Amino acid sequence: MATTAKNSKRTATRATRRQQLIDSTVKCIARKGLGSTTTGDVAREAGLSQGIINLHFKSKNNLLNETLRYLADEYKTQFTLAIERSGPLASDKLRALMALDLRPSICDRNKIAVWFAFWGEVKSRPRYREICEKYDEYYDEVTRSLCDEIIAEGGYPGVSGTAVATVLTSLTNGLWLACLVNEKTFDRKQAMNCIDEYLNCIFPKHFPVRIL
Amino acid sequence: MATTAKNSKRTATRATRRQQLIDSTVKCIARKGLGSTTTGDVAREAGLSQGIINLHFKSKNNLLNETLRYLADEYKTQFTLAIERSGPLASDKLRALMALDLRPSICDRNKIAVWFAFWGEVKSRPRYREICEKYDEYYDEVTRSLCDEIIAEGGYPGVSGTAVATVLTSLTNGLWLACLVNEKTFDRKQAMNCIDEYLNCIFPKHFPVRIL
DNA sequence: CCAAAAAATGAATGAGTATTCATTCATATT
DNA sequence: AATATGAATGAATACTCATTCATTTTTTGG
Repeated sequence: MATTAKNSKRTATRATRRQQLIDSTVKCIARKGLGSTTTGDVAREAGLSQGIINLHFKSKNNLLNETLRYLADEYKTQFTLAIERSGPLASDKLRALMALDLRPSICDRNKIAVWFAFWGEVKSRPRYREICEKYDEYYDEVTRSLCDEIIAEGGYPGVSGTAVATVLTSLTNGLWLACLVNEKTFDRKQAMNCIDEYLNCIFPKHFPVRIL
Repeated sequence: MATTAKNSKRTATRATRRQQLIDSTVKCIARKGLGSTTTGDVAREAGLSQGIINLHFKSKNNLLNETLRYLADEYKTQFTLAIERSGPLASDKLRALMALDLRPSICDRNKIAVWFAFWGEVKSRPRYREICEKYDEYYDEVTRSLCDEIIAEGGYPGVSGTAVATVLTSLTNGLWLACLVNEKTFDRKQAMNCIDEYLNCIFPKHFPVRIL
């Protein structure tokens, strides 16, 4: 009864417990930062005991790796879904991907803080890079081929799909940073405007000015 | 005699010693990450003893704050210099600022790693934000007014200087992240191409296609 | 050259933290 | 009801690290 509503059990399946601990880790990193998150914090956040992290993850390091992997997987699910649910045109899909990154559930200051916490350690912990590598390559490939498709439809001489894809990815990451840092003066709506202005500028035929 | 150059003395002025320790801190963060940098590491890097950090900075926290402040100051110096040395036109100045961010001495993986290390902790340590706030406001203001000036020179109906400035700032930060993360496949030259493509797209009259 | 001040040292301290493991306890099985 | 299983506990352990401070080294000013 003392535990969560859904299960009255005090023992959960291994998968459930692991997920619960990963969720707690994300919360702790968002609140306290990666550097100040201790295994004790995570266990307390989950309402469990000291040793639970090592029981389920062997080490704190491993917990952090698995947490990053989970975040990457979670994002990929949304990414795939966004494309599936979008219109059939390449421009529909590209716009859907951009809107995805600025959706409240993803462009959320807590979640962004966690991503940047990992990125902030990526040089000294190459494992973090390895975990995200395959995902990033996939996103780049999808974005690039959508841009190439739009360019192939004509009207954009001299525009490189690769360069546009790089700009879109980097711009999105930079706008996330702006949302993270400039909490009071910048938000995801302004960020979406920036993206739309860029799309209109680079692919005017596919992204005409939006009347407000 | 006491304050000159390399000095034969084994004790340095307070300012010299502080700077030496800040330099060591930057190196350690670049190599080991913010989370794994200890006061002992910094002292060893500087070739000095254990207690030296507390002697000169009172606390590790204070050392980190001062290190961030130094980085921010150092960047501002370059920023001001880049504008001074550029051509007289607003477009010259804007291009100079963009080139500044992708200059080898600034778009250096070690230095970028340090910036992202601090940004990765910014939500849980608001002091980091406070230290950079005034600088960032100044850069935004300068960039925005340069864009406004270019727009005022005519030919860009419906373009917002504020939005372009935000895109440029965010794009630069995102490109830094790309340089940090994708060490093998991305570099500052590709980043500069992205910036130039964007400038050409948004302000074609001021930034015509560059023949290579 | 000497005494006082300042700078630097580095061993000692103690707070904090990841990890271990003997034990408890809920549940499933017989 | 008795037994087995393995999830969970939490006190104990081993270790790291920021900070302190008594002592040594160096500089300064008379």
